[in-house]
Amino acid sequence: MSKKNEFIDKLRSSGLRPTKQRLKICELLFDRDNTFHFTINDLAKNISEMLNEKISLATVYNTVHAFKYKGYLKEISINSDKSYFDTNTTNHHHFFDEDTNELIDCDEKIIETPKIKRNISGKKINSVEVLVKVATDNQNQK
Amino acid sequence: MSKKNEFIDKLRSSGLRPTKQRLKICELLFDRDNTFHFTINDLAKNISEMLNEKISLATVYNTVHAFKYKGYLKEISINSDKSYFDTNTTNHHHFFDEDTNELIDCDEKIIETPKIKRNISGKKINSVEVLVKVATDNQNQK
DNA sequence: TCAACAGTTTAGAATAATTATAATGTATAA
DNA sequence: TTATACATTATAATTATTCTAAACTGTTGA
Repeated sequence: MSKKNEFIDKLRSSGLRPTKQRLKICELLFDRDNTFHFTINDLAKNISEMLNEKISLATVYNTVHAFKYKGYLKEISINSDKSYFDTNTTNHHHFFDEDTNELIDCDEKIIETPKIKRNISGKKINSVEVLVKVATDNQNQK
Repeated sequence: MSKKNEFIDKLRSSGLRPTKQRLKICELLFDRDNTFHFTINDLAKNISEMLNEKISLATVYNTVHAFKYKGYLKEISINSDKSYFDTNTTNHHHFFDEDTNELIDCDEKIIETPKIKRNISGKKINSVEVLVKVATDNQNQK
């Protein structure tokens, strides 16, 4: 299947029509060798540069949230001032570098997924995520 | 030492003068049998009710952040729309109930702190936190 | 082909959390 | 007690996000 058809499928299965703007979003998010992290603002800026015309923030928010809902993207909360999204939707964990605000993926080879010995009764576990905050040695924690 | 003197100490060691407003914040946060979670807004509302007069949000923000910086409070990010703070500053983890938006403490007896097999070079680990998101069985993940 | 409709995009307004500002008030050290 | 440095407050500013309403576009069916 061509890349473009993949994108159209992703959009359709997320309940969205394939439009020029949305296909551009797909291209930026999914036409890559490696997964990556982004904020809505980053993404909107990149798209605007690629298209050489502005894309509305609302469109980016709507599309990203539809993908998140469908499971094509994960949202990660590190601090309250903004949301990060991750194109890596497999079970994995993160380092967060407090010096640079950089978010670094790491899989279970580096951080084992912890065992949950007892769960809240009547509830299903949706995700188990480990966040390791690091900073240079001579600094205090943010 | 009296409770009040404890509070004064906490404030002074955080670089803050003990004032009426700040002592009230201390009373609400630290004069309890059990730890708890709160948002800035909750806290400001509670203080206003207790004092029977309004406290400025700026004061609450400043004081809470000073306590956080000093390590008397922990900040927890679950979702991007607001910050939760935790008066439990020991190493522990959380369940987050996506049905009710409730945050539930749990210690290492329930969730083991995972081992970090390899760290980012030149960096110090400031914290290792596990967040388990749960919801009722018949619902999808938020 | 083309009209009609449902769904899209967009700019800009609205909202909400947080931070900054500047005037007034208060704890503290001398 | 008084001068000074720090606090509090109301309000404005900022930033992320969501909402709205008008203009636009792809698709369907006559």
